[in-house]
Amino acid sequence: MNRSDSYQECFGTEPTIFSTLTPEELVWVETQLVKNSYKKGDFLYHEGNRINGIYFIKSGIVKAFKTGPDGKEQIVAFAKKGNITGYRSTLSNEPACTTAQILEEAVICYIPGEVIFELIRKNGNFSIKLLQLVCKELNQANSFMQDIAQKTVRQRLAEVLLSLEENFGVTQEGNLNIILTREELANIIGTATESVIRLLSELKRKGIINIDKKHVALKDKNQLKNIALLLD
Amino acid sequence: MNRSDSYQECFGTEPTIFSTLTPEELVWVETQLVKNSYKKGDFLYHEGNRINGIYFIKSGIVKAFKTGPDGKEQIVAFAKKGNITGYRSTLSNEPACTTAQILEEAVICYIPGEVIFELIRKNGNFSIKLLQLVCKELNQANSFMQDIAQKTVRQRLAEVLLSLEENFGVTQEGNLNIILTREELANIIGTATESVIRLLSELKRKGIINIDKKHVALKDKNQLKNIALLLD
DNA sequence: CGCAATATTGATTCCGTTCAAGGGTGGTGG
DNA sequence: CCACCACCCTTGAACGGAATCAATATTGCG
Repeated sequence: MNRSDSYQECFGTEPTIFSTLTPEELVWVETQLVKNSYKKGDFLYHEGNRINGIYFIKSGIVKAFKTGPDGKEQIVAFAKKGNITGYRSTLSNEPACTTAQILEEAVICYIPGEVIFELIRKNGNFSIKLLQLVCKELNQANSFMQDIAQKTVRQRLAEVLLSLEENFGVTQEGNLNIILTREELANIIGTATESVIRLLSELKRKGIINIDKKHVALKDKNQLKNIALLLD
Repeated sequence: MNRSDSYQECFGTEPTIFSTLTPEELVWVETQLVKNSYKKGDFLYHEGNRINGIYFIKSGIVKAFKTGPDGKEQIVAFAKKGNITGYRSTLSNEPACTTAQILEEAVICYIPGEVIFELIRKNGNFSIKLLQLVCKELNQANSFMQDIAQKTVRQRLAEVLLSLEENFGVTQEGNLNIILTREELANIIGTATESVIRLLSELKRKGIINIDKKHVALKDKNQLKNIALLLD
């Protein structure tokens, strides 16, 4: 794919950090980016590799995870339509600290690091939006540290299910709009796959959620909130 | 304390994010900041409160923690000489997501939010340094998420002890240059106070560390590294 | 000096992991 | 089209790490 092919509306109309760009900047950035399609399982980048640009998710879902010495993944973030990923390595000139892998067929625009740095230098509002974005992720990471440290697996599962619905919404049938294996769920929560399976079964048995294969629907969100807060 | 009192070299000569400022900016910022002294136990700000400026640590040590529903603290960061804290709330216009409390007598400069925003708009290098700083904290948070999720309390304790020495150095006697209660150590690691006590005793018995009251000295760092990596 | 905070040690319980074995599912290619 | 295989899911049993509870001991500050 060459750059002339990729000159087109990539950012859409919904608010993203690129909403802060001037029309001229926007046109310029669009000429500088490279669009690509990815299928489930593809890797965007690997932990430890240098990357020198950020990835804007036009559609699809990406998971970012760290791999432990024993090979166990810890999922630390998701990126969906309108999000960016890969900025940490780019901004800090350091190897990527996570691996990014496609969860759901995606179209992603790569924006070279020099373009990002130029925008930061030229456009204070862009810098601020970017800072706010990173701060938000930091907040989420801190909250999650606390959760893993202080809450039970049961509470964390309830919380993660609620946050997945909030983040990805539901299909017409009411199922979470993201498909995860039990193992991936465990790798978010920080537990064993078997524990997730047991707890999901329990929640289903109690009528709090519905499970059909990998499709999960939250039926009683109040109950889930109670569980997340240990009020049950 | 009025502002004319506080016009003076606050940032020192060692590299901080303010090293990116031009001489003029530096002079300006120095006129805008307010310096204050704090003693152990004082609070800089509380979780949930709005703060509208950042705190530059001239000397001393500050801990930032989140408080759980049951009152249990989770320490998420330390700030020492040359560091800043409080920037998340300021940048994002949101309530503080942590409480900051003085661990060791401190002198701290408050820099109003408008000043920071102005610097971001005017000085791209400052923006980049700030972004890099937040990214670094995000990396640390993610690593720690993985540690809590995948490692044993024993491994995490070893790791935290090593990182405390790396971060704060040692006294002439070889003790860690930061004083923490057993409970605070537990609140970093995400475990119970009793577990920390038992593990510290064990490490002492094995000659890997020394303990005298609250003073801890790392005697065999290689051994500690092995424990942190589960190679023992 | 005395009290409140911190530290220690032991006993017990339990949540969650690990190990093991078997069943289900979906995608691919013959 | 369907048979096969890799991957995923499920359930049970046993173990173990760490939490909790309880009862002192120690420390250090006012």
